[in-house]
This record gives sequence, C-alpha cells and structure tokens, in this order.
Amino acid sequence: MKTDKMFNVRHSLSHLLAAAVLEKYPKTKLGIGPVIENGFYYDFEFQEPISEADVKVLEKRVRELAREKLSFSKKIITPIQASNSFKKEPYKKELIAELKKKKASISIFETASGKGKAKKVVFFDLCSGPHVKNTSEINPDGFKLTTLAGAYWRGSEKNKMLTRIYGLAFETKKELDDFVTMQEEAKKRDHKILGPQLDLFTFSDLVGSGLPLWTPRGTLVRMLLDDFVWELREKHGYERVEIPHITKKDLYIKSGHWDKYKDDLFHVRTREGHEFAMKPMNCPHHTQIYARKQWSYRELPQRYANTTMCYRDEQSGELSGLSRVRAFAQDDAHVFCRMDQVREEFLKIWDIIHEFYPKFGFNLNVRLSRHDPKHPEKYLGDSKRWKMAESMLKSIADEKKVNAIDGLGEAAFYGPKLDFLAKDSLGREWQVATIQLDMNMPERFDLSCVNEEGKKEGIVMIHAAVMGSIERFLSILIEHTAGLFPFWLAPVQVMIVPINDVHAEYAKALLSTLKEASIRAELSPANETLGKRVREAELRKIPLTIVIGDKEVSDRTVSIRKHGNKMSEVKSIDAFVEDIVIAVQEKAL
RNA sequence: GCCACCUUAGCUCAGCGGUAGAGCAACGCUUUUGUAAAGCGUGGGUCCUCGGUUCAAAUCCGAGAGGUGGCUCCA
Repeated sequence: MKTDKMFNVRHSLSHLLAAAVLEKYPKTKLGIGPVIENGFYYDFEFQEPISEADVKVLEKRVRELAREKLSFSKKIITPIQASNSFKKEPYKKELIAELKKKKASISIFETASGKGKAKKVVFFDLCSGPHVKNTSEINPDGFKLTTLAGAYWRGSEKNKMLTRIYGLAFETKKELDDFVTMQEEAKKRDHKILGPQLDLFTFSDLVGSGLPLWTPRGTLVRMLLDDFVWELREKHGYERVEIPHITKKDLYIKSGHWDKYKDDLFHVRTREGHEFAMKPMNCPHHTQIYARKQWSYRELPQRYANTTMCYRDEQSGELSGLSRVRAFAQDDAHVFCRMDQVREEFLKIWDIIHEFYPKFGFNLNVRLSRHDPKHPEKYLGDSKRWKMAESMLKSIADEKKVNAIDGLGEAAFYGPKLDFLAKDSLGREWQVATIQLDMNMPERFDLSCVNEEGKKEGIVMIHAAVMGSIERFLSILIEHTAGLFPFWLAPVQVMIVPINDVHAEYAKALLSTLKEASIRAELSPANETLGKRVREAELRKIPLTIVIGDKEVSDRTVSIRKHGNKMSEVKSIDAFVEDIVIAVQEKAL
C-alpha cells in the first residue's frame, strides 16, 4: 500500500531529522517526531535558538543521510535499559515512565550504517514504528523541511515551548512540487490579500487588530448575503429583533457564560462602577425578549432572527484576517418552542441551509457534535438529557438520509449541534452553518409557556446560524471563488468599456439602462488603451466586461466578455439586460 | 498569551553603518484604441514607534505596536 509506505518514509525522515539535529547540536533534547498529513515534524529543545538558514543546512544533511542506505531496526528493551539509554533526555524519560505505568512494551528504533560486525548505530529513538527497512526506500528529492514553529510539549500551554521543525514528504519530487504549487495557489486566493485588493475591507492600527473595517463594496456584499439569508428565513416565519451590544454581567452569570468565558469578554465599567460586558453572543439577550410576557403554547414557536455584531477578546496570537476576529457579525436566530416542535424547526433550518449554500457552489457535509461523557464538567445539565437530545438530532440527520460525521466532544456547553461543513474549490473543509438544541439555557432563564392543561411548561431553544459569522463566511467565500463572486453578489457586476470617445454616449446610455435594472455597472473612460481597461476589469474580478465599438453602436448590441474568457458574445441590449436580470433573480452561479 | 520570522512611497519590492531607489499606481500633457499593461513628464517617504550604541542608524541592540506561520484557545 502506497499510503503505508509513505507513512514509513515520513516517520523515518523525522528520525533522520532528529539524527541530523543531534549531530550538529549535541546538547539538544528530543521531543517527539510523528507523521502528519503530507509530511512529518519533530519537536526539539535547542540550547540556542536556530534560524531558517540552519534549517536549510539540516535539510541538506538529512538528504545526505537518506542517501547513505542506513538501516532501521526495532529492538524491544527493558524499562531499565530504557532509563539508561535516555538518561539525558527528559522528555523521553517522561514517555518511558508512562509506558512503564501502562505496562506497555518499550521499543526503540536504531538507525545504522553497515551490516553485521561493521554495523554502526548512528541514531536511536524511543519508538513503536513502523519504519522503512532501509533509507534507500526514501526518495531524497521527495522531501523538504518547511517551517520552524513553536509548539508546547504535549500540546499544553502549561508546558515548555519546544521548537518544531516541519517537513513535507512525498514519493516523488513531482508530487512534492505539485503540493507546493497547490499551496502557492491557495496563497494567491488568500482572503487577507484578495480582500483589501478587491477593496472589500481594511484594518487600521489605530482601531486595533482583529477589528475589520468594511468599505462600501464590502458592506454591499455583506448586505446582499444577509438579505439572502433573511429572504430564506422570512418564508419560514422568522421575525427580526434587535438588541444592544452590551449588557450587565448578571445576564451572563445567569446564562452560565460568565463562569466559562469571563476572560474572553470585553469588559465595560460605567462611571458609577457597574460592570458591563460587550456581548460575545446573542442567545442570552434573545431569551429576555422571549421572557417579556407569558406565552400560550398556541403562540409557539417564537422565531427571532438578528444579524448583529459580537465581540470577543481573542488572544492576539490567534487573530487572522477575517477568519478569527474580535468583532464579527453573526446571522443569528433563536427559536423558542416546545420539545415536540424541535424536529420540524430543525428541518426548516436544514432547508434554509440547503437553499443557501448551493448558490455559491459549496457542497455540505453534516457533523453531529456530541458532548464528551468523560468530561461532564465541560457541560451544563445531566448526561441523560444530553443523550436524549443527541439521539433526536441523530434521527433528524437519518430522516434527511445523511450520514453525519460523529463529532465527539464538539458540542456547545449547553447542547448538541448539527454542524454543516462546506467543501471549497481547493477541497478544504470549513465549518459554516450550525443548528443547536439547547435545553439548559431556557431552564436557567425559566422560559416557559402555558400548555393545553393551563399549566406552566418549560420550553427549549434552538440556535440557528446560516453563515455563522459573515466575516468568516466571506473569508471562505473569497478563497473558494478566488474573489470572483457569483454574478448576483459581485460588488461591480458589469464594466462598460467604450473603445473611443465616439462611443461614449452609447456607453452612458447603456450605463443608465443597467442602473435602472438595478445592475451594478461602471464605465471605463477611453483615455487608456482597450487592452489595459480589459485587464483592469479582469484583475478586479468583474464578472462581465462590455466592449462598445462602431459595430455595437450601429447594431444596438453589446459585446460581452465573461471573466476569464477570451471569446466574447454579442447580444442585443434588451436581450442582455433581460438575461442578467434573470441571472440575478435566480442567483445563478 | 507562547515560539519563530517580518514591517522602506498607495501596492510589490531593492538598498543592510556614510542621511533613500525601481516597477506599477496617482497626477499633468500627448495618444482615441476591437478584448490582460501606450509614451513623456511631475509629485509623493519622521525607512512602523520609542529608547540605546556610534562622529554617523533605514541598516546594529532593546522595548512596544502591527502582520505572517505554528502552538494553545474558539460559546
């Protein structure tokens, strides 16, 4: 099997890297060096900092080692031998102690040159394998060391930070090059670069990191997206609500958020010394809209939709473009209903999500995000209630004939979720929409209705976000489309390019015709060459470029160039306008 | 927050101890064009900020801010 072979190759390369490191920096302490997707890494505690240039030297040495036809062999050793062999390796000793505790067998892998009596061990590492038998199985040109990064020992921020060296490894140089090319392609689509380039959003050092500012074009796109979600929600009986962006801390003490997230809130103190917080989510506010009056069961469900900003004090090192910000808009909605209405409400939101995502060319996968019974302290409410809620969500996924991915431990602290994962044009998966069932928060806020028997009955709430956050959704959409939005969403849909000033009048008339039809068009004046103006429209990712010359003026037609297409199509003005108006109505891709 | 690296004109970058340069963009003039870069000219910089070393700092050192890639976190 090819994959197994690559596992062994990657794993063995991580050992060779460690060998090269010890050879050059003998005092280095070894962490671990596992295989990962597309390659491997190894964690080290260097005695002195190393640089990218040092990594290049190490890469060269690893390549030499790979060419030396070194053998890999496994050896089972006793705990005492293990302690002796790794005397100077504190991290290995920690691992050995754990193996001892578990009474697991301890093995090492020796990397050696020569055979029989001439055999010389150049490196050995605590390892259960597997590995290649000989480094001749490794293609020395199929790998490269890529990045230098910090990583906590055993992934805990309480531990020491080690230095991690990442490597890529493939069977052939071509596969490696293709992968690197693919990464470069992804980089070209990076929303952090494309967004400002297409003039959608910007950041300001004075405003602060993680706080995106939206330009007119970007704001237009946000509005169009939000309007689309609203259009879908309205059909299903949602009503809009609005809430302030701060609250007394009492709200979050009651909801349970204070305990769990108080460090992640932006705190606000009034002049009188009262403690407020910027809202990091909307559910607690929305519960108080529901709680304004007594409800008859006949009036349920109550469905509240609200696109609104949330604020979270994220760690500075975590911020990244629009994917992780400190202020973001959620297209949030909460349904307050009785338990026996949950199924139908879930199905409605499911439909909304499945009407929304195909309009961008996304395919969706579904994940059932469950609680982790091993960590009850992470969740509100008892395990029995959780299991019931989870089985309900499972049956909804089953009814939709979807094989949901199992997301153990992925639940929110108040309830299980059905999460939707969108696959983008580069094959990457992103969590986007979510439907969450919450039996805990309504209880905490004592939300109820009066039932058929005239008695007070507790209700449940459903959290339903279609885009999740507009910022995050846009970051995904920009990279998915490389900035070339579907026609209905493009901030500028049509660029009109008259060949020379003689055609200006006709072009202006066309511009106003398009504006009357609510098409977003711009006119490019004839003081640059045609080629340059076409190029600018292409770079701005404008879906349609209309070239107007003598032929078009005399025939009352337009010559239409679709983005990325060299060939143009000629249509009458009326036919053109009709076609694009329909394309907008249908949100055609 | 932690580790590494980065920050020079609007953008992309060169310069790396002797007080700033290119291409593109902008502006002006010329050009009036058939589908991805016309020509000439002009303006534009507290070289991220604050300290330090030095006769001299964009360049070396320290701190801070912002960014990138990881780690941790993510309601």
